[in-house]
Amino acid sequence: MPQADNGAGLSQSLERGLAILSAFTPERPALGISELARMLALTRSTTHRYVATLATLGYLQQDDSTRRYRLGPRVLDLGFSTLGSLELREIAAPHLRRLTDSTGHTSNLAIRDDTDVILIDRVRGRQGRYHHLEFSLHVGSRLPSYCSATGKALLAFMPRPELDRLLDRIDFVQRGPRTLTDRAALLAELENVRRTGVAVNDEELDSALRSIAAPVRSRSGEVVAAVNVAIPWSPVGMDELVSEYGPALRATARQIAAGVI
Amino acid sequence: MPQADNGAGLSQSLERGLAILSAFTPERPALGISELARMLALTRSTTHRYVATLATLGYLQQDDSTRRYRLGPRVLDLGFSTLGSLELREIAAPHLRRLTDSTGHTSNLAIRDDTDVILIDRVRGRQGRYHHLEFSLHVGSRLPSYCSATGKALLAFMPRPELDRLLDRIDFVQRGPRTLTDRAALLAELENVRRTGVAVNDEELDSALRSIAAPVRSRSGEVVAAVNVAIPWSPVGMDELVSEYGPALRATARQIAAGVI
DNA sequence: TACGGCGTTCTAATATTCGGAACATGCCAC
DNA sequence: GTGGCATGTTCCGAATATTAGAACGCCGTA
Repeated sequence: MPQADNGAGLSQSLERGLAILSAFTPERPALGISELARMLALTRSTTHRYVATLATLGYLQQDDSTRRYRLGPRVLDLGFSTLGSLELREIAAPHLRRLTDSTGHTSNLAIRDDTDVILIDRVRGRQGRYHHLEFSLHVGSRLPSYCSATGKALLAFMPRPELDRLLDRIDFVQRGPRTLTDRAALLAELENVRRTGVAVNDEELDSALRSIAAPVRSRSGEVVAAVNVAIPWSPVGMDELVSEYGPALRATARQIAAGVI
Repeated sequence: MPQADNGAGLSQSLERGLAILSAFTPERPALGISELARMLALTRSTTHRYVATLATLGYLQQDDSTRRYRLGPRVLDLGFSTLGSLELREIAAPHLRRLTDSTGHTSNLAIRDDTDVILIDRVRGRQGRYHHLEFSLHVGSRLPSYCSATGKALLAFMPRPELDRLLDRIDFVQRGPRTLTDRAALLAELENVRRTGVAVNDEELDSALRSIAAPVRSRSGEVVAAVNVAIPWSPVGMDELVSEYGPALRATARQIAAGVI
């Protein structure tokens, strides 16, 4: 059966094997061969061969009783060698901690991956309030950039043509009471970010969730990351919070940038 | 060129592709095609095809200036969906936090992967002392089980034949001033663990590093994880520390076990 | 200018992978 | 019980996806 060409000379087996690994999520932590085969439109025998390979390498584990498979510990190694490879993270760590110590609030370091941001470091503040979403965030979490402070800080300084192509791919979904749900509103907001050097998230991702972020620049001036502090809800206006936390954030971002080789 | 059979019907391409991903470490975060090809004894063209596949899928990123490759953000997703899939981690989280709050010390939840333990959750205590190794540990870290408290807690209750096979694979390296450097000493120590229900690490992994751990059992009675607290060095004797922290650890382990479905 | 190394592309040959068929097992309804 | 259905697993011939060599363009250095 001649198969459609994948495009350029890509490895079908590798692609399929990784698709199998990606099929496991916290919501579906255990999957059987037939289940996987249906999901990926493969035959059971082919699926079994990939799964057997992944299992012998330690990337999957078979449950003795149900005969289904789940992710194995080897997969963790992959993820954490990624984190360890990010020198930015090491440079930023002490500055993040200082930011949290001085403000009392949770701070994060985030990078952009296409239309998302990914938290690559996180220092939890005193767990005063208990915001469900905030609490569930952890290193490795993905958030849409259009409705997060770090995301806006990362988008604001992109070259315009690249930004336009990226915005085309964004699906503006209302996630909080004040989410910016169209491109024009986001663009206007990004203009504010460029003017003030600080990005805010005022209940755009979830209600009662606010945050302020600043971009981190590399030696060459490119924005490579963003730092933020999450601010528990209070009746204080956003402008006031920006005056209160903005300087510390900009300072932290500057200090991190100074350490980047 | 007929190639040696890998064993059973395993997927060569998948195996090689994953070997490429594994070749990236925090020490060697960026690798070129030729470099990878030499490491894995492959031709450059074959290596390139795998790398191109991994790059288009987002698992690798190419550095524009050096043309070398580094791990991409997609790899993080894999690792963290593993963590998210561990329901044990979610169950244990609040109990770990309580343990750290009440003792003031860093606590960990660990599972075993063959001869290693892997930290799957970690709550940092007040950073009073600054122990270099302790500080560098994080979720995802691997430690040898023979010289860690969690490791001994996890080994102690293994069925004897399985334990014997595992011990054969252990290389007893002196890592701290009191490392148990032979099998007999470790076996004797595991007997203590079974008797007291608590495992200790008294400068066996590194100097000035002590820790106490307790095993966590599943519904069926099997030991599936271990909790520990790291204890900053003090002139107090280990026995005294066990009396001080042992009950809280056993209680925490019991509470976690009670939550396991 | 010649050289060696690099990442990359192309291609013919074939080893590796594919998928249908068949087996053993466990589960459920009847 | 018993038949049916779904599962994980194994086998094997067919052929596709993969392989490795050669060649390209590029970049440094000698």
